[in-house]
Amino acid sequence: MNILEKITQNQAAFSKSEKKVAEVILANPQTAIHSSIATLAKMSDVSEPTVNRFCRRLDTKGFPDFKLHLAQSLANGTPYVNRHVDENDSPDEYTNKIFESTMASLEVARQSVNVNVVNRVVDLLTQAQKISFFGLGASASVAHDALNKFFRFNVPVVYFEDILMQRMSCMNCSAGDVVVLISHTGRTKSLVEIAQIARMNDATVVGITSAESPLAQECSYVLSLEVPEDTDMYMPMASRIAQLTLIDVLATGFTLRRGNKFRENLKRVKDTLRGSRYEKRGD
Amino acid sequence: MNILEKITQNQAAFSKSEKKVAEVILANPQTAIHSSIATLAKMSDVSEPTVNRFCRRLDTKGFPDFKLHLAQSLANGTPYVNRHVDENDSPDEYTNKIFESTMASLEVARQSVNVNVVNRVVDLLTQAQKISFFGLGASASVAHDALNKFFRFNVPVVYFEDILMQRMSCMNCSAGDVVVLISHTGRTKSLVEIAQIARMNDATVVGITSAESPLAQECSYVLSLEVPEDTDMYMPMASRIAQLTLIDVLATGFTLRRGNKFRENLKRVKDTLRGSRYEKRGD
DNA sequence: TTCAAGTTGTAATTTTACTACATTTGGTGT
DNA sequence: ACACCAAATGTAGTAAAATTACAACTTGAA
Repeated sequence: MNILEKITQNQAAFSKSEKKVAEVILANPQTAIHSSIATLAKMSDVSEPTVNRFCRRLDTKGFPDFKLHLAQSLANGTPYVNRHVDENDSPDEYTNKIFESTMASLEVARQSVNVNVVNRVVDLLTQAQKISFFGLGASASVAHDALNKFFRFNVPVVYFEDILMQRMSCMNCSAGDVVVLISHTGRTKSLVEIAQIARMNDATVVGITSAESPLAQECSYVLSLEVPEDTDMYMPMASRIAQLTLIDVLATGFTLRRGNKFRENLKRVKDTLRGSRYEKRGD
Repeated sequence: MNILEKITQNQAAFSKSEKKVAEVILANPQTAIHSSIATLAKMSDVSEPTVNRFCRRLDTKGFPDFKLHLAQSLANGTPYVNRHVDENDSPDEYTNKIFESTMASLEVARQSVNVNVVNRVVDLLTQAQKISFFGLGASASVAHDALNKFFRFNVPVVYFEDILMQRMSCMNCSAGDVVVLISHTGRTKSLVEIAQIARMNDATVVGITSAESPLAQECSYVLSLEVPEDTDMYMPMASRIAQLTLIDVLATGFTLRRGNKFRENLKRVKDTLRGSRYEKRGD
């Protein structure tokens, strides 16, 4: 944990002299890491052992160790924190906040991914007779994106926005078909029903959804992503991004499993797009 | 500059004993920052002054200062690097690589966003009579997502996948309409044509695309995102994510500009979804 | 071979951090 | 209000760590 934050938080628990030290350090941490314990003591107007005791209170071995921690905190430069957008934010502020909290969410999501399930699902997908991607609302565009990716793989892949089409498609499923259902909450009724229908028709159902949700319970495999969602905004933001990244992971796993020849095929698909594009100068 | 890299680069310029020190430090920098000069000297099988000289050669004031620099380098650890997926990667490896390179790309994208243009575009969007989002291929799902977001704002918003529908829709544009075109490369012919059609019909055209591309040249405003794309994979990955995040930024700017009452309205829109969902236990 | 420049080590010195103990402060109960 | 105790702080001495000065060794060119 960041030692600067730690100082700020524990500030109340410090003694009078320790508070002085904390103040001086927080006011100018850059100076602090380049000072000896004597200089810092003088700056804080306390004795050297007080500074030493201050360091130990923060669970460091002593002053040099404390400086090391401090140096690391400063280097980190507040990595990516989930800072919420505020009403009075300037465009510059909300732009940075959104990018940063998206990155922070991806970090959290990354840690929550169960790699074993990813591997198993990639297995399934490579062997599937037909792959379907369904999602509703904000997750529809994620399914749409998945279609785009897997379509390039030259495998039978299906995507519908329409609930009835989704249902009908699942009715026609058979063993060997994989249905991937995407929903952040996992509580959308119609999607849960679709999971049931697909399973009744022997399809394997993969859920990209919240763990232990009603949808998750109907799935054969669940890829759950723990994403802290900014509920102030009333719309999904980070969860979609995490879902998309997971789709990227699955797609990548798919191509890796299929091997070299398959990737050459991908390149061919991409080359066919060339006719629809303006050439880049110098190509 | 990162001192670890500096050690690696200068390695040739070091003397025999200094190389020993460099080796030991590079092999286990975590240990190094927690060792005294004596221990490190013993580990490297050299004398203490040699270690000290080594530190000075790297433009530090001495051993303690060197440790500080080292600690900072380790903390920095180049947070998220764009590491390419390798053929022999395990599921664990490629999952982490993809998440990390996505985060790295977002960081690059964040720095390349022109906030002034963002602000101007938010202006335009809030005043628009009608907003259209068009993209093709991988960018179609981004446009789809934008539809989803802006639809909640209760503004006239349009999205088509079909090229002909896109063209017809642009034919019917008039002053006050905003057309947002999404394309990573900015070289897709039909999208460039759509930009021209929209502009001919007095619409304002915003491009979320590569700077100085043919598409960018046809746009009234360009939101360019510099995203390092992994060309090995032959499919767009990070660029979509950056585009989506930018859409989030625009949507957020939109709601902020519209003020408090508007956000209450958003909440109402969200609440109407409740009927279609299973309640969360404890709600 | 010899000398000089560069490299490395030894030992002394200085700086820095830490410990043990003494003093002070502030609060509590009588 | 006073005595007493515990916590907090400082002083002075000690140990450890880093640095310096200098001596010894290596290496390569004349």
